[in-house]
Amino acid sequence: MGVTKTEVFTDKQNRIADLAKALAHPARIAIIQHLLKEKSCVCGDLVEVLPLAQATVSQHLKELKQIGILHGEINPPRVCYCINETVWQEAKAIFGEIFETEVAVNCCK
Amino acid sequence: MGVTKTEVFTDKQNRIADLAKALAHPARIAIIQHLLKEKSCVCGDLVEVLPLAQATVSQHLKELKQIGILHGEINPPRVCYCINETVWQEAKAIFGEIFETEVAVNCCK
DNA sequence: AATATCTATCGTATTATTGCAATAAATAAA
DNA sequence: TTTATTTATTGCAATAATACGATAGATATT
Repeated sequence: MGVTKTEVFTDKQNRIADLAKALAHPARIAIIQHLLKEKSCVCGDLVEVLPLAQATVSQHLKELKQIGILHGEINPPRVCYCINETVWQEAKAIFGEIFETEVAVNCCK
Repeated sequence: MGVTKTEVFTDKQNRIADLAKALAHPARIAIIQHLLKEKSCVCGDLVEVLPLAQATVSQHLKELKQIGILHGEINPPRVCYCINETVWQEAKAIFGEIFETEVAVNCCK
């Protein structure tokens, strides 16, 4: 087994989980924080900022790109990675919805 | 090597990633949604709601408990699982901080 | 005491993730 | 054309995560 049973959950539950998974690594958090705050978005800059090998950074960027949080713009010989505003707003809304839910009163209270 | 290099990132970056990891599975999203909305919080109810084996549900509950999002209250012979308001608010704040950051204007715009 | 109920844990199989060296690919510069 | 620069990909090793049957543990019930 070792594989998530995605088919038994709703599309939304799977989407939330996928977005969360994209954020579930400190390197990817660092990448996002950098792209949110700094003007520089060139891949090489990120490799310098992060204490990881170039191949590893490239892989994390690929994952963030795959989920849609980032998009890459080729600017030879460099590649510029940026936050995809559309997906970012989607993630903001989806997490916002969960966290704004008032916690139900149940048997523990 | 298959192990995250946590020591090269800040405590906060690691904490965000850990919280995100806890949300990075549709079953755990379903558990949280259930506990947020329903009054029932007994482990057995969750096992009935989720299309997963009892052992698997118990394991997901353990992870959510470990990160602090849930706490379990033994009520023999049942166990009542509830959202830990403190950690929930921490997560809300931590994700809120990221998503409220205005996206920097960079070379892609 | 024996039985039933509920939950946690163990063991195991399978797949996913992380990390990096090496290398390829693509373009700019010489 | 040759070389340098930048990024992606491949291949590999090691660890983590997912899932579930089987079983153990704890408490109620009979």
